[in-house]
Amino acid sequence: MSQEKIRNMDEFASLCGISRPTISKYFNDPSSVRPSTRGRIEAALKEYDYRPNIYAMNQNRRLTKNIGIVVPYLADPFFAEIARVIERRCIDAGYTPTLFSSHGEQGQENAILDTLRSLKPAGVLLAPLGRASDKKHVEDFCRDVPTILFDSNIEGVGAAFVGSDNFSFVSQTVEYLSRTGSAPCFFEMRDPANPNANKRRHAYLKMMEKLNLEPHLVKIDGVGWGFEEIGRAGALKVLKQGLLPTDTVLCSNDRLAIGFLSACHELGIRVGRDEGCAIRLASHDDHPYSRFTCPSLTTAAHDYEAVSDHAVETLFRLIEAGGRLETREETVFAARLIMRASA
Amino acid sequence: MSQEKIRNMDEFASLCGISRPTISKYFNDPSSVRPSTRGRIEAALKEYDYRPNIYAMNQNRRLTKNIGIVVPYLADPFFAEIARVIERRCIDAGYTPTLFSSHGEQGQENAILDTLRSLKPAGVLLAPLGRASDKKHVEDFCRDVPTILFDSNIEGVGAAFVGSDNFSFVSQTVEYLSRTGSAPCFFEMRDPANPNANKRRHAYLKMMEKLNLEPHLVKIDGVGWGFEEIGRAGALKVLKQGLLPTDTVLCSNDRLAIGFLSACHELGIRVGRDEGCAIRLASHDDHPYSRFTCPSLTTAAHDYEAVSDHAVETLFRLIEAGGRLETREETVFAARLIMRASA
DNA sequence: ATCATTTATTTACGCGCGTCAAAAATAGAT
DNA sequence: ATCTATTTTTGACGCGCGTAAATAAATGAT
Repeated sequence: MSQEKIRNMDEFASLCGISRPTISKYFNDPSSVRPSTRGRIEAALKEYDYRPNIYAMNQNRRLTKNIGIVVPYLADPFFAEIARVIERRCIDAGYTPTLFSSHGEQGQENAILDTLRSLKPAGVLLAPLGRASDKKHVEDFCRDVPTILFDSNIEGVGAAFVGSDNFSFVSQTVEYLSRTGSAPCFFEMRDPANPNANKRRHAYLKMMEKLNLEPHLVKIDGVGWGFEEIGRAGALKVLKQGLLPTDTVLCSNDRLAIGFLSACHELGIRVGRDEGCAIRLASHDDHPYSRFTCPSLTTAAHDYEAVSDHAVETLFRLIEAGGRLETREETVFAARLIMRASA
Repeated sequence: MSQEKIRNMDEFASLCGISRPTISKYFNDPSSVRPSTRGRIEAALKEYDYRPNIYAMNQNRRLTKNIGIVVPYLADPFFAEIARVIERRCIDAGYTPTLFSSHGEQGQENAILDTLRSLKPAGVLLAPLGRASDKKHVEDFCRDVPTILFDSNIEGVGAAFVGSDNFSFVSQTVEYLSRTGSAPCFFEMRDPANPNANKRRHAYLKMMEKLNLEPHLVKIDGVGWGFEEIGRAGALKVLKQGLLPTDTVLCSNDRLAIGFLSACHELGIRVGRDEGCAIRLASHDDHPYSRFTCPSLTTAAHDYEAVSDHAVETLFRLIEAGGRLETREETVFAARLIMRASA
């Protein structure tokens, strides 16, 4: 590796004896130049270690190779995990992903979208806050920037939505629980921030009706994204006051269930399907920690891979199609029931 | 808000009746123009919603307003949390932070540093992988880009290091555990990726010597960043084979402890300081989930705020000083013992 | 060897903004 | 009203690269 520092593409071009426009073409798409030329460029690249100035590149390109990834709450390992997979796919496809977290705040989400707009990204993968989103702001953004929504849907917004089939989640857990013991009540936040929560409640009610069982909704108070603490406080209250209508509980999501388990332990209530357990508990998401809770959580798992892959593939299609899709696509993937110790 | 779309700074300048160089100056530092001028610009800004092209801006500025934040493993909520706080501080100071995760892989860390280099950031806050880092690569990077290391240190690399005082962590837990019951053994990975782990082991050995107690290291196998699973598998093995030398266990970090708790529950071993508990367990970090484990974890907490604040402040000082500090600073903050149910 | 086709070169302009120097305008004090 | 210090304007150049059109060279099949 030669030590000379190359200032710009002109210099690099003369150093490898190729004209600048050809070099420019190469960086835009290495396969667009003749193999022999490409070889010479790549040899010189190893020799001299030159990288084009991304600011100058992006200023003049109508579309950059940037992809924005926005998640509502990165402190939730579920989102961290899905972001990781998506990131990988984007890099492999030659894009430059940038990760943003709204941290559960509308102001942050709006600010991120504004920032993204000026980054002129080729496309954006957005998991919106949901109920807390500034719908108009998101809508305006999606009109200007090719965007795929994932995780939680906003009707009619964005070029497509990729997520999980909430009915598939809930139907499997409800069916399993009621088949193997008493039917579950549904434990959830009174005012859920995430639209999936509402769909899951509806799915629960529908399933219970279908199975000819009496539904019980246990709604707990709390706002924000600290679901574990909300679940814990809610469970403590419900358990102390003996308000739990059944000995089988289905939580809307794993993070609430983690809080529920914490409350049970605090009160000396044993959870699980074994003899001597007072409560069976199940939930949804297959949160990365759900297999380490005590007891480990019976839950319905997202098809992480499928959601990530399909979201990314749809975005690439969208980009190649010039930012518009024929019709707005909605794709949801089924859940996989994971039986562990809690129910 | 007028609907006309402004193409560039020239257009915006004429629209608010101020010359372009003054507008440019304003965007560089709003306080550098006369208050009356600033008022007129900001009024026009609300009227017309113009944002300068960041690519054109950054191309010509020798130093951008970008700040890179690199963490080793974002799926660990500890890092997600600290990243969130740091991000906030940077935004408030008028910078544009970008978050990267190495995902536990050297290749990723190197790639991130390369990307960051071409982003010409004003500064970088880097929590390196540790033992898995390509030391030379990190060193080269730090020579060229103003960088503060945090969380885990690499001797002599970067302009400063900000982290936690591992001795403070371990001395408090060891002292507490041995005062309130039998002395702890130290449960850790055989080959820890993080340098803090080594410091904690040394601190444990030193404290035990000081207290005139016999130290016991329990080293478990496993590689990578899936600490919970490593802790669980290791604990299962140790517990099944009856190799635990004491009834009090001090884990190197909370994530191992989460795995340990999971193993105990699986084996029907009760953990806690109550009557009827076979094992007391404590650890370090005050992981966001440690208060929700069953039982809740007694642990030593990082001073998140102090570490984040001081890291960011040091970076700002470094930036203002033109990228060089007189001497390399190392600052570590003490831990706070948090007594919960597990010990 | 010839010709059609693909690929590379030459030349030149433009992108949006940073920045500089000299000139003009403004503000605040006397 | 006058002067000085500060701020703004004018005019102009450069940054590093995308991109376009015309030309030249290389390729590959006949």
